Amino acid sequence: MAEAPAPQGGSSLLFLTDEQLRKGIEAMFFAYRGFTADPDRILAGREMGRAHHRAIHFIHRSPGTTVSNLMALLGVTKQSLNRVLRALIAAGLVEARVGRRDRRERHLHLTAEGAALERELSDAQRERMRAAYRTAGPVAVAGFRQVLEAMMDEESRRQYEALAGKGGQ
Amino acid sequence: MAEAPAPQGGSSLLFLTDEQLRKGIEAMFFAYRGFTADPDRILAGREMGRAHHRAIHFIHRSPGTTVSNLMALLGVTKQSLNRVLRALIAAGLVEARVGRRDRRERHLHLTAEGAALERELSDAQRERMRAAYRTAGPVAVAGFRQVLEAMMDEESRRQYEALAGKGGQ
DNA sequence: TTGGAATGTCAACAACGCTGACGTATTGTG
DNA sequence: CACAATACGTCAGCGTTGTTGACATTCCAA
Repeated sequence: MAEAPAPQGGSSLLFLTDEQLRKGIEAMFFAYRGFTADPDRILAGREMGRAHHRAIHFIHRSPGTTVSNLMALLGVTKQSLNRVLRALIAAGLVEARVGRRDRRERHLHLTAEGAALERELSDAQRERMRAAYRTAGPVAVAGFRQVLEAMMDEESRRQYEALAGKGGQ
Repeated sequence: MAEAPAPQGGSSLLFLTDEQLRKGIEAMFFAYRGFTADPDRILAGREMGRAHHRAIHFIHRSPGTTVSNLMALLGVTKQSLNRVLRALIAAGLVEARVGRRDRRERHLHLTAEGAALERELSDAQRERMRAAYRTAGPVAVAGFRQVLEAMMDEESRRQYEALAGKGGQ
């Protein structure tokens, strides 16, 4: 299983061996740990966690988004999200404005203080990402994104692309 | 911020813009969700979760590993790991053998049943990874791994490389 | 007016991290 | 041998983040 010589030359499929796949799996595990380490550290002192970071990120990304939208994006229940939003609102980081056309909806916005925290968090995360990108180079980065996109569920890919469309590209 | 024209030509650093970095961050978020979705689904019925999967994975990967080793690899406390190991041992999936040279150590092994579950879990995860790899192609896969490795903490990278060395290449 | 959609809230629970403290073998060292 | 250190297990308590289920409110729309 490890001493197989080499298959047919040409368009080698060696990158699809179980061994290569396993390495990819382990790389995802270890890399994701690094990916979340910096924001986790920052939020630890504020009695908040990863869920708050995610909510802040996507509210920043789509100001005025509704609770339902955010729920779908984060893939959690309204009860779970509500707990997080309540904390963010209580802390003065997020504001929920009643919808004008549909007054049942709550449109979510970051306050100045919330935007400041968002910047602190994303600066840290972007800095790590930037270092990784710079080390790996533009060709590697293109491949990185291709594989990640192919790994997503249909639904996630739709959401990802909808977001990507908004911010440029 | 979005309407910046283009910097100097040549070795363009456009892949290091905040916009590109943000896309990478969001891609990691959505992809990791897909990455863990299949094992999560399988384990949901067995009153187990992601932590059990990780323990099973690394015990399979390094049979005979000790509790301390596993603790360092997973980056959790012994209390947290102990809870998971107790469940796995009670379920007959893992066996803890007293060390021969050092009888304080417990060497962890999968039972036949544990190995069967490991196969079920990793088959599902590998299948998704294989599909993503096939879609993206070998060049993209190389870049994918390069960026992930650059994203890891020092300590994680050491562990990742130690593991990679064991299984070939 | 009535049904349904959007939201909020209470209660209960589970998974999985953490700290702190203590106990028990076992091993290595002075 | 005495003692310190190591490896492991366990109890107790706590925090974050996810889940269901049930129920209330508000409001749009047919």
